[in-house]
Amino acid sequence: METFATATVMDPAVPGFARTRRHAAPAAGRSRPGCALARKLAGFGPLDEQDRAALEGLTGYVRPVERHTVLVEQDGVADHALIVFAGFASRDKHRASGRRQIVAYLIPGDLCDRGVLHDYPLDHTIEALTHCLVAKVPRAAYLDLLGRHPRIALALQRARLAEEATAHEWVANVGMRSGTERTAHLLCELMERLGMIGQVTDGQYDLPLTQVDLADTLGLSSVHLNRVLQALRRDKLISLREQRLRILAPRQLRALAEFEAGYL
Amino acid sequence: METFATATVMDPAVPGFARTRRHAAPAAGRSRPGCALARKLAGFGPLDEQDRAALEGLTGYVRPVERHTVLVEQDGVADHALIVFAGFASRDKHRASGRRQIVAYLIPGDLCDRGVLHDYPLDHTIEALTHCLVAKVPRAAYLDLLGRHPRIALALQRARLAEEATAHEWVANVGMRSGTERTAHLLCELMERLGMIGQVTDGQYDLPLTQVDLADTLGLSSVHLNRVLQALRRDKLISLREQRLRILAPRQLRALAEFEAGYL
DNA sequence: CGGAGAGTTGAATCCTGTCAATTTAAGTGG
DNA sequence: CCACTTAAATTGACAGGATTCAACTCTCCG
Repeated sequence: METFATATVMDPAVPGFARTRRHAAPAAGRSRPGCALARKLAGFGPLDEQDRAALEGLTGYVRPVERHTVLVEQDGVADHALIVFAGFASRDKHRASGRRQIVAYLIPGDLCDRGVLHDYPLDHTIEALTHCLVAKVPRAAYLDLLGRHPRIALALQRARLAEEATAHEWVANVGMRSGTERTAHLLCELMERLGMIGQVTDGQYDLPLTQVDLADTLGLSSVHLNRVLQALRRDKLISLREQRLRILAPRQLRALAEFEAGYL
Repeated sequence: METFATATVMDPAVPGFARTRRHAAPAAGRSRPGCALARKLAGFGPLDEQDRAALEGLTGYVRPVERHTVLVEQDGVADHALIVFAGFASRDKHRASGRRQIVAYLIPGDLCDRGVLHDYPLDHTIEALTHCLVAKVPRAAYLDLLGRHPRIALALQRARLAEEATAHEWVANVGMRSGTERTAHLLCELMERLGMIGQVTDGQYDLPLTQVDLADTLGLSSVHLNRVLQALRRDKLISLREQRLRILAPRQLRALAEFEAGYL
């Protein structure tokens, strides 16, 4: 959980990346743009300098997108791989009633290459939950990358396993935990995942999601989620203001959620 | 949805495969043991005769297991691939309180090759929900199969995509559907999946699960699930007795669940 | 100053869980 | 063949978590 003190993702110097929300979140604990993917993959398997250089080369495809942008349409077959470099995106399912369920988060370093590897249409939408920096890598370039860098390909395979495990964990989370436990579990998971890309410092991290987003993730109403968060604050387990989450009692929070990081 | 009228899986002639539950379920609509996997894979990509023969060869590894048998231990790294030939198995997560959540079903033709392909420990248990016929294929033999039969490997890849999509669908199911809708959705999904392996006839299929199993799948209490089933019966959407489910009003059931088969 | 979005609060409702008891059907052993 | 046991399904009553509807605050922004 080392911290990098270089130029941050949210740095106003990065063109086209003005803050969406009102509050000025502190810039602590973030790493430079191209870093998240490399850091994450390094956690799944060793990378050499050439691998890292290749990943760095992907930054050429990066572009900023606004919040609520639909990155991949449902039923569409994308001809490019989508890599998130900064911000939060999500895989959503929608009902006729308008109700929404977020079934996965894409945080920096996460990607979707379904359309490229297999040409299967997606059964959900991928949407930017915050202002994001995303790379759309053309099929040819992406396949070339995998072909030339087997270590990267291997690490990506393992990352995919972690994604599957996460999906299963989410089923269990909404299926057998109470609202409070569920919320605690998600916060623990995010700490773990963000930690892997160096975006956690002192048990704190930026959580740029609205309560509606969180509620749609956890299968709760936003009203109820709000009360759950208040309870967690009241019990001194977390503090959350201005998009910044601080885990005050990691041990107890994990115990409450029965969180086991093994699946990540 | 063609039907095969050959020797059935439940056939008493198959050694070690006595019925677990009390009721003698009708034998209609089932196919012969080795067939499910081939049928399923054929749905994901073309197979030739040699491929089918190779799959048929796996039946040598098949053995019967009793209900409640733990097929793969949590945290264990299996040195074999697990293929279900008959019966229902499940991936379960357990809490300290004893509460259980089923995060996936393994029906005939489904398999788990995690331990073989990557040697990652499992974050859940695989358990036989009914008496089953399963094959434990040694790593070497399994890898050899994949190596010699690229069509099979490809079809398995696509089957894996469907599994991922199913996991996401389950998150959405427990997250944003009511108990009744959830249950309807699961029944629709099972009809679809069992249909792909020829185990649905006239909108009927065997559902050898207890209400506790179903409840643990859907994140409901068994008491409530029981009432949900009664409501579905009362509304003439389904009939369910003696392990046999009949979908009386497919259209309405699908509408109720907002079921879209696309993800499978 | 007004509007929009996010967060917060209150009250009433109801879906769902828990506890407990009962019924039903199967399997067992005398 | 019949008590006895056990697992599964069913029912009733009650409590409680979660949703819904609404109003209200707060901040940022045009």
